[in-house]
Amino acid sequence: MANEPAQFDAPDDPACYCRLGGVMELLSSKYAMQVLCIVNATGPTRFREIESLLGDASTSTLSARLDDLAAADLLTRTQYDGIPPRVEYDLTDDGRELAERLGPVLEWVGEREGAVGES
Amino acid sequence: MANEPAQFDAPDDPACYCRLGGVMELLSSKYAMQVLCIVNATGPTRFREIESLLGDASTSTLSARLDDLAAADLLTRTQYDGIPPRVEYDLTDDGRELAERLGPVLEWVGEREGAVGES
DNA sequence: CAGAATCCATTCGGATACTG
DNA sequence: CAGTATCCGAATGGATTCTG
Repeated sequence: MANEPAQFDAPDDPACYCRLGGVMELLSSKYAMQVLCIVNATGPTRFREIESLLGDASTSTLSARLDDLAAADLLTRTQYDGIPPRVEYDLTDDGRELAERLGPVLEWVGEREGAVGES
Repeated sequence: MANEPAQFDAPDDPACYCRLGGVMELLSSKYAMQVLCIVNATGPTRFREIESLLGDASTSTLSARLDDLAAADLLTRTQYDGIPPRVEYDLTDDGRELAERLGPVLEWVGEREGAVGES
């Protein structure tokens, strides 16, 4: 079983991995995939919480990313008026489906980094 | 069961989705994820084949991406001398593991685009 | 065929300062 | 707290040309 080919249901038409439209470019922008997975892990999440988890993202970049993800209907933005202001981001159904598929990718990346970069 | 939370084994520490090092930036560069999935679907693949599947990638960009992926030990590059020259790219074990996790993501993106953008 | 090299427009993302 | 607005340097990716 060590030499069995991949067991997942990959389509045999490789062309399905091309021509994927603007969503791939969105996912390729900085922190996009991380944001989706973070919100999936924490549920409704506030701006500062995401920012502090990412650690090194500037407010302008994170703000842009959240806008992009909301515009793509992957995130919702809910504003609770009051002092102090409070805004929560959550996943749409589409966003959750995507985040669930991204999870294994980021987790694998994290394990690989952790296993290699032990300096 | 429609209201059950995500069933995959997401770690409950959202911080694991941050600090992922350079691999995420590589995946965020243009065509990187597609290339991995294409090669996973087709097996050892030649430069022009990848190029023609992608359709709109310039040779310089694709070349850079293949270099990056090989440098990250996700792809191998095998050169068969002769006329005409022939080079094949294939996945390393790490590359295959990653590609298998990326497959569902790209497939979902493809279905979503196809289902929505029918104009 | 498979690229390397060069040049360049565009974009992206970070820093900073300011608003409600 | 949760951003927006502005500015700017770095990096990216495309077009083109040339090579083995």
